Amino acid sequence: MFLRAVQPFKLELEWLQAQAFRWSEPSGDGWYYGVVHDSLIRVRNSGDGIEFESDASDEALAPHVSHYFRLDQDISTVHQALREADDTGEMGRLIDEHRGMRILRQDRWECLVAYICSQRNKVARIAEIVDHLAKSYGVEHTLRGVRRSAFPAPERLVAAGEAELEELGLGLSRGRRIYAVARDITEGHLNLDELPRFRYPQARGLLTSYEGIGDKIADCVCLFALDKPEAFPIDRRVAEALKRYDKTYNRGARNARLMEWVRRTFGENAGYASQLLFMSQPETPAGDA
DNA sequence: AGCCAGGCAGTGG
DNA sequence: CCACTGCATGGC
Repeated sequence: MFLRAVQPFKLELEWLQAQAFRWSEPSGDGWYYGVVHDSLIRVRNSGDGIEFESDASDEALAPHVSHYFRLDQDISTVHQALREADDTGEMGRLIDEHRGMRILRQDRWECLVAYICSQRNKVARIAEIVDHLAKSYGVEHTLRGVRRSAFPAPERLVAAGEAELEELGLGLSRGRRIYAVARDITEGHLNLDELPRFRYPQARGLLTSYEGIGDKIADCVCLFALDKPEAFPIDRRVAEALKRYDKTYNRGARNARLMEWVRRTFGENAGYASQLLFMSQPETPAGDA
């Protein structure tokens, strides 16, 4: 099924995988496979939009696919605002380089778990862990011979039990930490579905009250899954990129002055800027020739 | 073999 | 507020 996108829009594995870890291109033919709204889909660029196919009803899934990729967002206003906000020209260069990128609207629960798993891991390793959880407890789907599992609901992980999750060997007590959040959800103490309606600081504060979720992970969840475009995740790579903007703020990536500068400079589009800065840095600082 | 990966929490100045 | 440290696991 074809879906039109407000231009510019272009799917690329580079920016997809930099946000949601499980997108892949199994055959190298331009078809990307991933799970959207608990259905397995494959999707590719087509004309001024995308073409997708799912293992469910394409008709019923279409609004969810459009929502996930933000096909109806007019990104040019964001581009313009960021160009004007930046007097170094750096932002403009990055926008030109990643013209078709959007901030995805991911599944809230999978996104939260994925970023709990992100800490001190490479992107490839994060994808392995999330996929391991999905294969172990999620519903398997098949589309054109490609098998992929949907991410398991909190109830399913709670049923598995804390000890079993820990035994998966996810590292850094992640099994225990994921279990704690899953249990809070199943017991009704945490409702991820209502967080998009919270203000950004409240949503962020709620997330960081859990062990293993700090400022950075909470910001990723706010940006990628809770519709908080002003969230500005700062990891090692973004901090490195920020040094080009102000060399006096290059120590302690989280000091109040830096955050104030980010808020003043990028405002509502801070998250988009953060993602561009993230992609401007190599995974490991270039050291080899 | 040591160092590092989309950090976090605890501790001490 | 800032600096420093241990932390699980796997890849190079």
